[in-house]
Amino acid sequence: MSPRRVTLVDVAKRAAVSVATVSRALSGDSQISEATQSRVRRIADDLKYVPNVAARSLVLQSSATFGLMTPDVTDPIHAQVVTGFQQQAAEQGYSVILSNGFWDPVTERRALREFAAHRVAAVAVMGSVLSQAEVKRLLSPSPVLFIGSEHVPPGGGELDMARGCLRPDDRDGMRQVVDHLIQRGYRSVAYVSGSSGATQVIRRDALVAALADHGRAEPVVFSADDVDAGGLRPIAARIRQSCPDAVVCYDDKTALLLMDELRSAGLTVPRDVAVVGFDDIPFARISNPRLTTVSQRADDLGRTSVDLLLSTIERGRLPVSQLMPVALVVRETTPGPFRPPHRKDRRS
Amino acid sequence: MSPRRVTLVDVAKRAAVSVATVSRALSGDSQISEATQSRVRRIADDLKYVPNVAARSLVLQSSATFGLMTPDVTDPIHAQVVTGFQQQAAEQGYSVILSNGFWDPVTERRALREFAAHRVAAVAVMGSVLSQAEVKRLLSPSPVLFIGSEHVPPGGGELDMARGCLRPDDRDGMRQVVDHLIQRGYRSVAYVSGSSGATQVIRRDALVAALADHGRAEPVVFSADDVDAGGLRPIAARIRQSCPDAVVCYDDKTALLLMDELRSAGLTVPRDVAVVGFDDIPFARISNPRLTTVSQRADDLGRTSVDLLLSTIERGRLPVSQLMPVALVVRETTPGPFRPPHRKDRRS
DNA sequence: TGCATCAACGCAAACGTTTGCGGTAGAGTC
DNA sequence: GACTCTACCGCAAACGTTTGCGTTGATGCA
Repeated sequence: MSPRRVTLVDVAKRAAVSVATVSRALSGDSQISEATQSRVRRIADDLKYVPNVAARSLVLQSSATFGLMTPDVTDPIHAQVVTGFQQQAAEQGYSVILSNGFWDPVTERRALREFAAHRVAAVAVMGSVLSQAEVKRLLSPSPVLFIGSEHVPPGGGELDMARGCLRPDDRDGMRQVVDHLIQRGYRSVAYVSGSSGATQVIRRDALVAALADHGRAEPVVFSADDVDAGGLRPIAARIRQSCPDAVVCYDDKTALLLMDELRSAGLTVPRDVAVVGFDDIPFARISNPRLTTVSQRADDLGRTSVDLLLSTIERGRLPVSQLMPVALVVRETTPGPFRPPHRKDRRS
Repeated sequence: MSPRRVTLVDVAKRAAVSVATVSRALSGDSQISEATQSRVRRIADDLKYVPNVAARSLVLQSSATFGLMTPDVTDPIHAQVVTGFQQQAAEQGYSVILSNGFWDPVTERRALREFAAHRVAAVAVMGSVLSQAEVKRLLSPSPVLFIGSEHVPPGGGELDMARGCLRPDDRDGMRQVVDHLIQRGYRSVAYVSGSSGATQVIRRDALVAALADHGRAEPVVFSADDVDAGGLRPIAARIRQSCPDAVVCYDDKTALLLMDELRSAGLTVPRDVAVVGFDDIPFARISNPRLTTVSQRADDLGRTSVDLLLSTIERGRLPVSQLMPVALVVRETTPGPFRPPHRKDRRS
């Protein structure tokens, strides 16, 4: 069926040189004369020679491949990171094997073992239910970089800095959010998140801290069981009762979903309540009303991850941790508290 | 630095058998006794042996890996297909190498060559500026499956059925849209799309045909230069002038983006104009107003692609083409034309 | 005892690269 | 003409698997 693919031997025969020479010529080795180099290259092109990475990585003991595990590419913020990561990797001559972990330990372990089997040069993990230790153990000796705040040990604060973690500056983001909210005159704020994951806790703590810095009270905290499956509905109802001025969500997806539920509950944003997100996914820009949120340049995050991994590989050091800058984007969901002419009726 | 990874030889030594036996034992070969099989397996586990896929694919002449090229995973519909694809592939023991083509010929060719270098078992392409012929040539002899309508030759209609293409039933989708629109009493309809790509043309033709079936006139067609970069703004303005009852967009992203521009232009959906999308991305469900659209089960599309590829590999046949069923989801953007009590004023 | 049979396992080749080291031919030097 | 030197290039080992075929020892049967 398949007419056998063309190998170095074929090129060597055709060029009347040895395979060693062909290999060196194609890699631009200076101990091969310019003349033979170009001749070999031409012949390789003619024959449509494509190197076999399996053979190469067998002798090199590592492949020009990154493993990338994300909880779910369907999440827009993850998709952006993945895109940036893949793009930068490609530019540096690396392939990327993608796996979705789905927050399932079995799936995740399988994915990581898969990476190990491929002898990937390095791997990036964007969220996992496994412990950092287990992840590293499964992947050892490949370097691992944790992308995003999902891996910061609870309460650990900034202590993860030595562990190889690249994440947005949640603390600064929340500070900007609170500054903005206060400057616009909002008083009571609530916090809405899902029920699992470290990011939600980190951002909550950051919000609490930022509020405290301004001498404000702690926010009311709502956490939904399953955000994607209507878990925000009861929360919308409770928001309707407790009437906070503003609710900041742990990410844009939650914010957008919540806005939908608020609408169903008869509240209109931002008249009845302000909403703030985090991430600045593409749809935050065109939601109705358009969402005020914290932009974290997710594609840059992906690209920077590759750079970090690359320098780790080349210089043989452990991956260093790093915080990505973040910026508030003010849009329509936080115009300042609504002051109606005569009455303040929230029950539409 | 790295203490050399454990190989079959290590396991063999420890188990006091040959590498051949270890290999066979781990693969469950029946010519190895049950006793040694379990013993070898235990030792392999103890030693944390991880097979080297490079060595394996070198002798097997193909790796348990799929190549998946998408124009841009950032697009929600693509992300869904990718997720389904990766998930199903993993369940069948395959890895997937992901590449973004970005509609750039150079990037795309590099991605495909990368797949070829990896000796992938098969590849799926979700959109490309390259010709089908070139794609297949670059990948030969690996089977290629084209996912989505992006590869149907212009005007080719259903003639691509022999070429290995899995795509949603655009024609039926548009038929359902038109049925619904007419049943709700809409009369004049417009069509909005971007400026490049085959899907836009296919769906336009499908819309035209469906309208013709009902004896309706051709829709007014608007196509934007760069949908993502404000290209829809002038189109929103022209819609404001020409006042169609309903505008159907070639996909949800365009629809959502257009709704945003319509809002900026002072039109309110669906009072001033109805909007219909295509794809049913997650955000269509929670847009404000919620978008009427055609659902195409994108994750199933990805999963089915893997199944198709797998049967192609195993049975050695060419990939067959297939049409995925599609279903209209009626939401809030098409309630029927607005009949105001006394006047019909569209200029807010 | 002699022979065939059979289960269980080992030998070694092959897959396509990379690379250290050795070889060769031509030019230059005395 | 013998020598060294340099520029180019070839030999062959090694990377970790898989698998066809050969080998071994035990068992069955006459």
